[in-house]
Amino acid sequence: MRKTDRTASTPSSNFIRDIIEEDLRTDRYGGRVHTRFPPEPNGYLHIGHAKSICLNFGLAADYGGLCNLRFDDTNPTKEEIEYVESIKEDVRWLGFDWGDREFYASDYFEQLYEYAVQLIKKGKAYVCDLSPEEIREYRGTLTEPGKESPYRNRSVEENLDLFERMRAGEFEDGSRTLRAKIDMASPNMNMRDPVMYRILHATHHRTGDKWCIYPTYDWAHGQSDSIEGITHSICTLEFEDHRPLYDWFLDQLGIHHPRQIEFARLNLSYTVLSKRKLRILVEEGHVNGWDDPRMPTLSGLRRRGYTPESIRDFCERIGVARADSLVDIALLEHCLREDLNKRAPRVMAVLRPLRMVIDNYPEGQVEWFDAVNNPEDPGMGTRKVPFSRVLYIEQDDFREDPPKKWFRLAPGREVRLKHAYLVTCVQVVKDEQTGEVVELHCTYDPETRGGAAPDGRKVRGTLHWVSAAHALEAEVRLYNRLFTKADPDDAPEGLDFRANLNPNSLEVLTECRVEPSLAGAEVGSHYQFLRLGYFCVDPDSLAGKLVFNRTVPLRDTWAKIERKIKEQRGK
RNA sequence: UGGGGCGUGGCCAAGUGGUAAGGCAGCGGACUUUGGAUCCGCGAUUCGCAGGUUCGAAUCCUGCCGCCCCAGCCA
Repeated sequence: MRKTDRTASTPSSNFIRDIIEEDLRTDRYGGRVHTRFPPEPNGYLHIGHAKSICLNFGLAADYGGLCNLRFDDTNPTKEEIEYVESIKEDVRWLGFDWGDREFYASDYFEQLYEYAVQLIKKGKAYVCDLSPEEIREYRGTLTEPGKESPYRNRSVEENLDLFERMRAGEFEDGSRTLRAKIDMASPNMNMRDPVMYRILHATHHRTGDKWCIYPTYDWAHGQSDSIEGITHSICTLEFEDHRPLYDWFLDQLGIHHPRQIEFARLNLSYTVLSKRKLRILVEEGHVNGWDDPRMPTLSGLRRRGYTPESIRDFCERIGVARADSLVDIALLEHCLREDLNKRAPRVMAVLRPLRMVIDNYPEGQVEWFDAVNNPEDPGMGTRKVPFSRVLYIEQDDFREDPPKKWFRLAPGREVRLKHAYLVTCVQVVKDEQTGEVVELHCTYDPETRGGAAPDGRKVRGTLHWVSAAHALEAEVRLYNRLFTKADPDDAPEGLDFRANLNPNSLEVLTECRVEPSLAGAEVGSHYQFLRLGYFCVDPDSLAGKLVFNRTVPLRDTWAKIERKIKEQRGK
């Protein structure tokens, strides 16, 4: 192995591993490492969640510990069973296993209620009758301390009675809350008597109508971690200010106390990663659903053709730190190509067909050439590809007026047809009206069977092709970046990220031709279309009509050269 | 004007007082029946800035600057 290789078995160091190793050294948690991935079932998982999933499950695996899957379902007004199903599917697809440890914060509602009663009895929590607006006013501002609620000093008995009646459903939504009694003058807003329970007469997707009071995140999260015996509770940076509260609840209760650690969430260039914005894209129809291949959701990436391996590799490579960052999406694409290069069978497909007739090739003759499935892996074998007199090549592979350094086809030029023969262009047929090139006539050299010239003559260009009579028709969907700016939120005054939507993010090609070996290709299977990129079979495929998604194009050195040539000419 | 964080090449990111890893991107070149892949080579005299401590500082101290988060009965 080269020393520069990075693999999952040699994770780079990061501050979280340092903390865990320190805790292991000092025996803080009896040598245990137990993490959890705690999604709220109110949306689909995206690549940002993948970072957290890989971190939590990865750390547990590396230190011989466990990682739970816990749904943070404390808000029945926003959560749905549909989301828990998709989340489970996505985590499983990514390659992680939570065994029998599938938990829900709602599993702990009764215990949480009892803990709350304990705090009331300790004089550390009280029922408050302030309205939402009043609570806000009493909370103060960032620079001014808040005021204490007039209900703050109710007796333990009264609090107990009121809290019980809150649970019993005697009060209206929003009329009362249970609050922790901490410090209304704290410079940390989270410590200004945070709400622990709110009244919500809503049906919960798991507990039905059993409850009409629901715990807030702050009250539920730490105690859920504690109940599950979590050792390291990893979350994103914005919860850092909540840590004193997380610790306070656990200390007041005197129960198992996990350590909360925060890290910077992922930001990816040319994309948005917030549930709110992703929801807008879906609901306003800028994309076709949560699994649109242009979406950074795991279901979108999966449909696009991303592999779990490539996403895990990406998450390993971006590292874990506390600095806000914007990761270049080129790194994600690199991880994808690296993975697919090793595994995707090569196949020939012509996206924009240009008819080519081999004048000196016998009419009616068909030869079946052996084609290597993957030069990176001889073990993947070969397949037969039919060659005949009439073929299709890519329109982009012919130029009547070739620029410098062009070594594809042009009038009088010789190129190699991959796996077949060397051919020379002898005639160009154009549409009389439009002047558009509609057909090419070539001659082949029978001595070059297989693509090698016995006289050793150099042929730089190699084209992919397909036999017209044997090719299958297919639809190909080309995807480009959803946004035109690396930071989609960088929009003109008064506008938002929608102003940076790329109008050309999807291009559908319906006249494509693919080699016959693709007949019966399975939905989801990956291929490299030679010289074009990686593609996968979309679920929209029908029996006689395959639909492919372009997962990612191959690196295009020619495009780069041509760009440079144009730049030079522009000077 | 409160509190909590963060600042290492274009983008990530190691580094924890001993003289700046690695990856991506970029740029050269080799090789090539994918202008793919692969291979080789090239970048920080410098770690936000300014002082200070030290034989020695990205790492310690002081001050300053910049960016992010917090005023949901969301998570």
